[in-house]
Amino acid sequence: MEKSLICPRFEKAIGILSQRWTGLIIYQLLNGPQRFCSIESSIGISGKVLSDRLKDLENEGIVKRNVYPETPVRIEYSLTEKGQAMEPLMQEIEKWSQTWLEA
Amino acid sequence: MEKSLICPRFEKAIGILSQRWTGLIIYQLLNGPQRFCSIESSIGISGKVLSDRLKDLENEGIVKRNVYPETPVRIEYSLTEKGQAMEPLMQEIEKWSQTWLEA
DNA sequence: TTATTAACTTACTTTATGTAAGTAAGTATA
DNA sequence: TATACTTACTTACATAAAGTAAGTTAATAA
Repeated sequence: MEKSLICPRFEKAIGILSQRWTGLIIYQLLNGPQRFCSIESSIGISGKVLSDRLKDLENEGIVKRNVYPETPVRIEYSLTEKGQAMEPLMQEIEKWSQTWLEA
Repeated sequence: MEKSLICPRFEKAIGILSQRWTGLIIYQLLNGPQRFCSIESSIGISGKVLSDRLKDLENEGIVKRNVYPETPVRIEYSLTEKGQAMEPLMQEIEKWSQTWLEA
């Protein structure tokens, strides 16, 4: 039968969002730059997977890793412009969830 | 450290969307009701996982299963109102992907 | 020299997904 | 009557992804 009439860019975007945790990580970073352990505890992800996801998101150009050589070293993750541009999308998810899901 | 200041409804919505394939299934059904094998071939999902996802989405009230007792029996899956309500959200994903991803 | 701290890694277990073959129900055909 | 046909699933088994907990690294402070 016919295969993928779906726009490959849309498919890619969905692929990013449908990976476990990426949505929550991006949502969390919309509040501003955050450190590894802060993201870890706020969304309940394991360190191993967070490490993987941050690398993926950095490769996608969605997240940026900033190193501050203090003592101890401080590393902050923040959204790039590309990542910030997901805000309206997140707002739509929020809107849908407010309307259609129960508390 | 502090845990989940995130709205549970938002978290649930993200949970649905971040399950592999659900986004594409919903997106596909925005084109109108479709049969099992049609969804299967259009997005390239395995029958087993499609079967699981459709059950989940039915339980969530996002997808409806309609049986037409013809020969052979025809079964169509369509979006409920709750499912249709995801259209703006999908449009935002599309918009983001058009702006920020390369072809 | 030892301790401290955050940011990871690694080894291992559990869960999710993929593959391919098989089953069920309801006809139609030989 | 028996066999085949079609779609919509299931099942058994293999591979990949995610979770857990302990360990490593790097920079400096005590």
